[in-house]
Amino acid sequence: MNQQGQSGAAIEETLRVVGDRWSILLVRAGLRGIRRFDDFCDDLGIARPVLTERLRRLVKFGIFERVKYQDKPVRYEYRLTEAGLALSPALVALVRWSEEYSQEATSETTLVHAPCGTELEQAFWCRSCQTTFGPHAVKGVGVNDES
Amino acid sequence: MNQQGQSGAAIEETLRVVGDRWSILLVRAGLRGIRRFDDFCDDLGIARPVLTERLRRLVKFGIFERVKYQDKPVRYEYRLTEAGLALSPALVALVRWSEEYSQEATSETTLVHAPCGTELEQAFWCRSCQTTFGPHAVKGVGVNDES
DNA sequence: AGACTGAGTTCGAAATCCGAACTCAGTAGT
DNA sequence: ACTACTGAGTTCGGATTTCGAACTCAGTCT
Repeated sequence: MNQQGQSGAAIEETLRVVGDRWSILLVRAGLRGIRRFDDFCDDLGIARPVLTERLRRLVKFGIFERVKYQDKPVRYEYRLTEAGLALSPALVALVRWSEEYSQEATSETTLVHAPCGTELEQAFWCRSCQTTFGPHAVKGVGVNDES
Repeated sequence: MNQQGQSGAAIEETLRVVGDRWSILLVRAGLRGIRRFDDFCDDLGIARPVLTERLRRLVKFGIFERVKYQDKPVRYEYRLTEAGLALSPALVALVRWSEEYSQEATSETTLVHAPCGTELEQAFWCRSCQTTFGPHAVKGVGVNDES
């Protein structure tokens, strides 16, 4: 259907899992400590059938796990796996972007370095050069073939 | 419809713009240098009416701009704005995640520090502490209220 | 017995998505 | 002057997703 050179296939599949209006919000809710079906429902205002389907898919792809947390009325909750947690850089990047560019942004600094409270910046890190750098020095997404 | 404490509103609106199967892919294509309607179409395999609608929306939210690039048959192309470019950290984070956790990942290192070719890492940077740190030291998304 | 809780299902209506074919202005070839 | 082609869209009907509201089902509480 399409063909792209480099980092093509992987991100496409990822976006098929996570690239919809709810999945990222679910991960965010998970990071905020939400675990129960009804709580996701209330917090996000997502329709129940959609939530069912979405959670099932996220479990299938290893982002959440469905854990039994009580027996007598058997009840399950959803917890982020390590893979799910690993989505937080992407999430943070989105939150940062929202704060900076989204209209009707609250324009409050909401993401900070916990120990000192300073507004955080996001950067790439090169272990061998021991430097941080911005998106323009990244090769592989094709960021830099400007005319 | 729903209420969340801190950085709630902004990211929600952002995901309403960018959180669908195509928008992020369009930004990625934009970063790879693609600008013309038909090229987006061919590259992503997106249906034309959807592409029309999506580009219109991304223009409206300031991620792409529609630029006339020739007169006689008047033709327009779509270029990423600065705000659009600023999405690349999120995109890179997603690509990185794909590489690490997605099944059927190509498992090739596709994102590197351009000058030296080393695989990049992503980190947060605190200007006042002059240190890099990981997602666990971020406060504000609520990353750390584990039990 | 009756009400409540939590995790879902079932339903029909509404919105989106899709591919394929069409439009429209201008250009290029014969 | 006729035909074919290009690029950026529109129009079409049908398939898929999404929605809110109401229902289920097991077990508990009063």
